[in-house]
Amino acid sequence: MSYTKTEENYLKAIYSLQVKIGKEVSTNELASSLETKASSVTDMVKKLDKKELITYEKYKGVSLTNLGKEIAINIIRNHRIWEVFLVEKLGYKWDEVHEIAEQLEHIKSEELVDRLDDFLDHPSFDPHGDPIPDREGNIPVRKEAIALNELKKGETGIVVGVKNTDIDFLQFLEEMNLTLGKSIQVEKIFDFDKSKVVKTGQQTVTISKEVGSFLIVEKIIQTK
Amino acid sequence: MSYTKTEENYLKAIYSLQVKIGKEVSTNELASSLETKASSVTDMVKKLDKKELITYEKYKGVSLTNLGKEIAINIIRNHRIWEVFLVEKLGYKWDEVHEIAEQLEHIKSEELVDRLDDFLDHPSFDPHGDPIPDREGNIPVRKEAIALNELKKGETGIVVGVKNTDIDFLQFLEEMNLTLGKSIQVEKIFDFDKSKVVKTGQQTVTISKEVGSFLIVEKIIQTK
DNA sequence: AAATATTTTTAGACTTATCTAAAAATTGAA
DNA sequence: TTCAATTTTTAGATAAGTCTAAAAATATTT
Repeated sequence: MSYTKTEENYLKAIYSLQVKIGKEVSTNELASSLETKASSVTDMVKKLDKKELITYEKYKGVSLTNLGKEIAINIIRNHRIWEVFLVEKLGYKWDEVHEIAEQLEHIKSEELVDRLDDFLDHPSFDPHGDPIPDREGNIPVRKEAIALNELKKGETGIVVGVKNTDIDFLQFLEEMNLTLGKSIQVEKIFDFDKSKVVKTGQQTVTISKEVGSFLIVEKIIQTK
Repeated sequence: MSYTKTEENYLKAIYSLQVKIGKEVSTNELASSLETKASSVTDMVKKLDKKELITYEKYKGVSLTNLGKEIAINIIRNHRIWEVFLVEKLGYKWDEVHEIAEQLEHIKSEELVDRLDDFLDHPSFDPHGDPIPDREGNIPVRKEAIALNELKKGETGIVVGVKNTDIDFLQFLEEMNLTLGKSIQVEKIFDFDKSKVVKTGQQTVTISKEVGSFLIVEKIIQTK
């Protein structure tokens, strides 16, 4: 099933307001968020309710169904991945990309955004620092910075610093593509020497326990 | 001024048919090309005529005004540049990209496509081999293959082959980014030894007369 | 050149998303 | 708890783009 741009924008707005205020979203709140009139909102929420994307009761506001939430999060995912592309690949400033991403987020193709996500090495946060949901709708949360060594198998962290500034070490990291902001996933830990196989983007590299102790990462937790 | 997706698709269809059949485009031809009904076409062409994007006379078909042609060519430019992106950067096959490019071509932002064009090193042809108009609407035409040396200052060629297959030479080309399909612009020719300063994408390199004689290019001519 | 076939246009209707203005329901204050 | 203020809904209209069915114009055939 596919939805109109307008429907998607309503779902996105309802999602954001719902997260912000934590209860049913009123007609007026939606109207002002979408810069439209309350009467237009009433019409549209009836339609979305009929499609089971939201639950709507007269005079009681709306909230998203599971399906509606899934769609809203997917649009937000599209938006933020496009923003990363615009900034990282096309050289836009982070404050110039919102408008264009508002358009690109509605392009109909799951595969396109997945490929773009690959191309961008699976970023966890957009250029504004907002979390990028994964394909399943899990939303990453930044945690306190820890050494890479503290990550367990399967966990993901984002490089936020180093504990060793030797030029050789920094050049090594550059070489391995383990630079600031990069997302690293631990694929395997060897028991005998605690060295690790980690993945950044397409690359898979093995790093020693020593390197792992010098790399500071923010552990990413995916939450529903 | 900005146009709706539908208006843009009409202009694009009229342009293609006009190029193909060389005279006024009839209502039925347009209807079948756009997979819609003749009555819908009549309505829309009246509207486009009123906006001075086409000239329309009852029962006589339509043709594009200069403005309409400009817009049509611009949409085609967008489409083909996005196709290059999808194939070269996201790894799509050339026969998988049309649908998505049909959506992306309508994104409203001149700057976006210009930046994308930079990012892709100003391709002259899309993955199907169709020419990509430049920002002014000039359309490149492939000419017979010649040696790079035969290009004059300011002219552009696309690398289609080499006359020397020494591994050293090929590695040199790889290094200089002068690989198959790359577009090369001659910036300067030194009289005394006929060496050339050429540009590929962001890079500017100097190559000797000898290298220039081994590189086979198709000269690109921009035509209105 | 008249009759027939084809193409094109018109008329009227439908859908989506919007609006204004008025009516109805809810909320909050005295 | 009743009356006023606010919010929400309804009713009816508008614009873009589409459709069907019928009328009008053009093209083709004999």
